[in-house]
Amino acid sequence: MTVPRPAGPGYLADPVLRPATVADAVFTRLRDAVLSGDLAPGDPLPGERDLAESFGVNRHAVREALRRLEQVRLVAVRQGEQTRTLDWRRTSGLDLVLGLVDGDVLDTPTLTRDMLEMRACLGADAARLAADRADPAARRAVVDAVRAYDDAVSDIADLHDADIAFWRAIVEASGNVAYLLTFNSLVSHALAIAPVPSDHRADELLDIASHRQLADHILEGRSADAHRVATSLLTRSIPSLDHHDPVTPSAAGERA
Amino acid sequence: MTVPRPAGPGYLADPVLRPATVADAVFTRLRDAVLSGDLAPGDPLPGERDLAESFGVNRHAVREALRRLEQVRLVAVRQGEQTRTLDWRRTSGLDLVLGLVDGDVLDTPTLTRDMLEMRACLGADAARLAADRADPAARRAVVDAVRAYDDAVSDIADLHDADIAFWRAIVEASGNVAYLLTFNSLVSHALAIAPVPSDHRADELLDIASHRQLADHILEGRSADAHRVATSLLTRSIPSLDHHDPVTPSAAGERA
DNA sequence: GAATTCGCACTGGTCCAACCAGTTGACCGC
DNA sequence: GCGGTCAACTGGTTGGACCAGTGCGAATTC
Repeated sequence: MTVPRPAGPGYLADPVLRPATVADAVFTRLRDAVLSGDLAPGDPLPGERDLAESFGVNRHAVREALRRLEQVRLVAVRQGEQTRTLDWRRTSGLDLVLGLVDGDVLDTPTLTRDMLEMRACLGADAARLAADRADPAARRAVVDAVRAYDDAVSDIADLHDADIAFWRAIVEASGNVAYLLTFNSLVSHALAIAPVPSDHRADELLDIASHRQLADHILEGRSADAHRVATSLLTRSIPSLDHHDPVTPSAAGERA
Repeated sequence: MTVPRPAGPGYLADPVLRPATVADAVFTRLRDAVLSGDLAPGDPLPGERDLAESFGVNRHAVREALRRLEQVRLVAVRQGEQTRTLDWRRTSGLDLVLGLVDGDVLDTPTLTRDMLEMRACLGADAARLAADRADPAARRAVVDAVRAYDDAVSDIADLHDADIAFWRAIVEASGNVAYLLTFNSLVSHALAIAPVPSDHRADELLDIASHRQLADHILEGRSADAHRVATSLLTRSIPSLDHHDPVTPSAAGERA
């Protein structure tokens, strides 16, 4: 009995997709078990030896998977004790969603909307900070990026890349490392959903005038204007979701 | 020759700190080598066998460390090829900073300021969203949390915990999973710096009136007011840093 | 001589089989 | 009943063997 090999983790940017390994398969299976609730927070996992046997793989493969689960804070491992499941809503970080297809195991049809909202919030603040305190070289990098934007209008894919480069320049100029790292996670996840840019997204990408305006505001230090234009650009793509209530019918009331 | 065992990863919330393992030590060493620039982006790492020998540990321990490095996107591993160093500024996520003491290897004395800025940005937006669209139960949870706040004023540690619980309720109410996950990372990192709350932080924590106001705005759906009060609360703790320029003398200009 | 092909020498991936080191709880003696 | 002891878990570590891709150089072919 061998564990089926799912598609490898898609979060590696440059290289060709790495073929899935045995440890990847175990990781995916266990991660989904935690995220789907099959393993409730606090529940102990089977021992490494048991998992290895039931998956039909070597114990080391299981251990490597558990290491990764521990790294994203889905489980807690301590020698002598049983490995326990953690509550990802209270412990995990944003990187958890990488390698997840939207609407897959995580019961969040809103996940894409959530990340777009976050992008808008951080992007606007980064633009403000960049206008406020970026050093001259960083400001020039933003202007250069918006210039490169022009050469990409012909192809939608190029435009997408240029857009990412543009915002990266802004986030870099903001001097906020936390924003930069979170931006990376957002971009990595975006790769999974990039092939389906909506009309709203096209509206944003094709508004070259606003992009140039924004770069100019940053260059000249007009932080309030930069914030305003950035917000205007970044909020267009956010789907409304029609006030779609959470999936859980009435579970929310039980946490009084 | 045995690798020295550093303090274990401090990002596990509840349990007692796990004693550092051999793989932890290797992970820390390699991570620091990447973050400090000893291993430049694109550089190949020594082979697993070489690393195992030079660290005086078994190859399996090295592999577990490499798995974790791959998980935080500091290296790229592919069978047959050499393991290569990635550019963390372009690939890593926010979880990278967990387990890092501020000013340690990451040349970012601004890291704490950055995370406080992010907290302010996300917290304010979460408050706005919560006032806009939270379901009744979630609004009540916010009010309950601010009530529990009263009982904690006597002890500064309790107050700190109550504050976290209060903001968690708001982030939960916002219905944005991305905010929730990022909040977790911020809180986890805060654990490392919690023992040194500044005067500004105390100003924020002791302003019970504003907290109660904020909860009321959310309860009544006044999103603009909620955003304003939240911003006011969350921006007090942000150190100014006296426009401290980046450490790199003039390297920023070279990326034109 | 240049292009192709083959094959060895790497790289990481997987497995087996032990044994070490903490934790727990049942058992036995006081 | 209380306390110590030991056995039976748990994960942690090791060694060694072999599988499976990659790349580069040498041998072959045109």
